[in-house]
Amino acid sequence: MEEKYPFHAIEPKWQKYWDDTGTFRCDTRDDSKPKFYCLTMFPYPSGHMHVGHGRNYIMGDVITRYKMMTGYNVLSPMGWDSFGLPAENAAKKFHVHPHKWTIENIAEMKRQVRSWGVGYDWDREIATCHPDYYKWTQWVFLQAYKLGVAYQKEAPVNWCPLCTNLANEEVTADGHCVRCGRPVEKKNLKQWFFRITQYADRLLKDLDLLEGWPEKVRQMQANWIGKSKGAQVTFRVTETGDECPVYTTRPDTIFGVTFMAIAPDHPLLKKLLPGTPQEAAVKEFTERLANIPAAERLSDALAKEGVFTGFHVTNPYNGDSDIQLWVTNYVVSDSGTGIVMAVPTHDQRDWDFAAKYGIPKKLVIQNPEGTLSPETMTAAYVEDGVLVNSGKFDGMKNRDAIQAITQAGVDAGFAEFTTNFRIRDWNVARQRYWGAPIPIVHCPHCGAVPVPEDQLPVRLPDDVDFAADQGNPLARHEGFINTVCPKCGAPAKRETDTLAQWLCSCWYFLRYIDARNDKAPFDKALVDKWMPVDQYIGGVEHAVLHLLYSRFVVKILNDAGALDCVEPFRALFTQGMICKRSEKDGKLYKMSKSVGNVVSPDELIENYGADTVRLYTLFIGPPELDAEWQDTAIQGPYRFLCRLWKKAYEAKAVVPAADTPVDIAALNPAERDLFRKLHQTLKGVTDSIERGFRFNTAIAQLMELMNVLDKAKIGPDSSDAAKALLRETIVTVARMMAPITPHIAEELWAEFGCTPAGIMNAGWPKVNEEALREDTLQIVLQVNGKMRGKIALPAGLSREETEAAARASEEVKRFTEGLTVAKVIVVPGKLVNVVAK
RNA sequence: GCCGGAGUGGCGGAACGGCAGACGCAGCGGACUUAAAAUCCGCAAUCGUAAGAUGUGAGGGUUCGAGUCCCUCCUCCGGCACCA
Repeated sequence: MEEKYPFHAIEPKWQKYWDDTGTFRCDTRDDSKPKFYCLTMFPYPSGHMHVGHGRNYIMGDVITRYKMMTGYNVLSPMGWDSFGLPAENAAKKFHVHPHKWTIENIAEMKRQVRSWGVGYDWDREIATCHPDYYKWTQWVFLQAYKLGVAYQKEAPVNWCPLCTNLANEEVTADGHCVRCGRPVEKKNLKQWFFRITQYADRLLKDLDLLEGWPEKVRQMQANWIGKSKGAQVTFRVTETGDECPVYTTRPDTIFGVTFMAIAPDHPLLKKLLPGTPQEAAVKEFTERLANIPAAERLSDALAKEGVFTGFHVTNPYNGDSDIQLWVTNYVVSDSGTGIVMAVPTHDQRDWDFAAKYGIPKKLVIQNPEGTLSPETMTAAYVEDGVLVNSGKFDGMKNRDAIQAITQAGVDAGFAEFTTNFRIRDWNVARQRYWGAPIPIVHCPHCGAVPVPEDQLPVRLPDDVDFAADQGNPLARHEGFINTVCPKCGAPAKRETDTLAQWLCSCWYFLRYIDARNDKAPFDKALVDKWMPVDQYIGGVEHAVLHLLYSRFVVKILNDAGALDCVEPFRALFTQGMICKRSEKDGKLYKMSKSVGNVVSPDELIENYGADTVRLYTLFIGPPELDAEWQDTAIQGPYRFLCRLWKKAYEAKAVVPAADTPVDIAALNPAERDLFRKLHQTLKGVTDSIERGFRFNTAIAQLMELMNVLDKAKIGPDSSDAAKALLRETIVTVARMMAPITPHIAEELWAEFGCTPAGIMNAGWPKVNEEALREDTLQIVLQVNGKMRGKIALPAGLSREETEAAARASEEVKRFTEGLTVAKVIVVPGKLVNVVAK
């Protein structure tokens, strides 16, 4: 054994050992151990990894190794989300084929992820851009098509000048592209959609099944789905009798409607307005609105504006035929019915609008004091109260009236109970080359015809022309486009849109289970056995993209009968991002190339070793929170490993060659403390990992143990019991650290001649209860709740004995002098609090 | 506005209602060294010479005892939103 910590020599050695012995190769058909599917979100192969990516894979590796040591058959696979825009942009910019660019990036990133010592079953490696994989992505599309979930429609889509059309989930709240940050416009296009709206209720309800998910992510998905319950009430245009349906969550205020607000692009306007005196004014207003960029239109600052249509509507509840119909800028057409009933007295937006344009106000909910009147009010009253001016509902509590008023409308035939969702159907098509072709043929006779499953994959041609800077290269590839209709055999054209990369990454966890199956996407029995994923690890930025889409696709496949599970991920851990201060402005930013604050693992691994990088990454802070990478702070973990190595080196010369039971009676007090601390640490480390993957505190405890080991000063002159203890300490520390710093752990395990070979086969150590026993306890003394000192007492004293000893102590005497003791609280073995006045 | 999370030393952060600041970084002192680095030993919340007092965003409350539980509020982060 070398004297200095030889990370350069040992790390490649053990990495090779894990490969050679198949440590991470998973036999999915082995039923002798319980299964554990540990999955980290697979990366997009953008080129190089930084230490922020590493946090994800390192945490997954610790969990994988810990679960292996605690007796599970662990599946830990890895792959590449390798379709997508950056490869296509690289092709245009550097004149390199996206396939070549992608494959080279994968090779580089694979090298990096292996250099961290992260263990995967590489036999299951997948890349979504390989025909062997995307063949089955196309199959997934066809299942959706068969169920009627995939459909085409002409619709306004979110259009990014660089990334083409986007799903709603890819547009930020302020109207920018999540990928490239450009402003998003609306464009009318015929597109392939997935009917996620049909699954909205199930996706919402099943969030309750996901107990192992962070509350935050469940909330985000619930927000995104955006279910609201209310009523749809049909008003009628007074002048023409046209239906004018509104959706409202507040039917209790319906007698207070004084105007109606309609979205500028609502179809009803096209019917009503032509030829009326108001036509020009409305048109001018609508055009002006259309020219405001989305980002600005959505900002809070935008003032409420509108223009009167000249028409009125009639309230079916009270026959009020004088309700003005206004086109406004604060109603959107794709939510509800695109028409909103406005009640100025009980909605602040309606209040503002009515005030601006002098529209009447009518009070329908009175406050408990009975003091409200439209003449004296200065803002909308949005609290609860009792109905007034509401016909037969007067006097009813407004909460109760919601149900009663809707029911009355239902009975009369002009209202219905409805549920509204915010979520919109998912646009899965992209006008790009580097994706899985949508397996559809457009036939002049038969329309859109799905490619039969036995003709998959629809291959992406290699010989495409990226030179022109316009449009999808596939759409210009005659050899690809021209085909025959699978149904009637007539000449036909292939669909030239490709599938969004999100769809490729929605089912990859199923493919890993049976990655080399060339007959089917996966074997159903195997997937039923291995799903759901037991632990999924990744970034929270996928909360409403990948994580929602994956849940959706699993439900589709469940409906198609392809698998039994209804939810893909039993437990989800969203790790925090690694940030670094920018040298330019001193602010913290997520690591990224554009900010220029990335830290490459390569140099660090060269200088300190992979184990140190792993240790620092895990020690940096609570794993679920963002953390700041500080270049100097890596010293601590490095010093710790050097110290551990040195201790082991010194120990090797004195300890017995094999494990020997520790004779506890023969230990001196410092050694006894070490023995206790060792097993306390084992208990604590296990607990830290089990309860929320708190690796930072697990490592802190190991560092404490090392400090106590120093104090015990066990050397050549120590007793045999102490030497046995020293051996047990080093070997147990190696086992506890095996998931965290696997290379040094393996090396120490081997150096100390431990069996079985390979520390991953060693099992997780067991706590020795006898070692934990304490003979003397430090009892905290409090007077009136304030800490005043401590006394050492033998363990096992009764409540009375403890109290007597405490009251006899100097500290208690001193601080109770001149006071009468009113009460004494005794927490046996811990604390005595004397209450005195 | 609604929902979720978080506020603790110079910094990252510990603390299942019971010793606030574990562990680490940076810092200070000492040993070793011609010297430096590395290493080892020690000191470190604030005020105070000390006894002690004050301290976990602010203010109340519950409790023998509150960073932790309850109420009100402030700030920051994340999600949703002129959503009817």
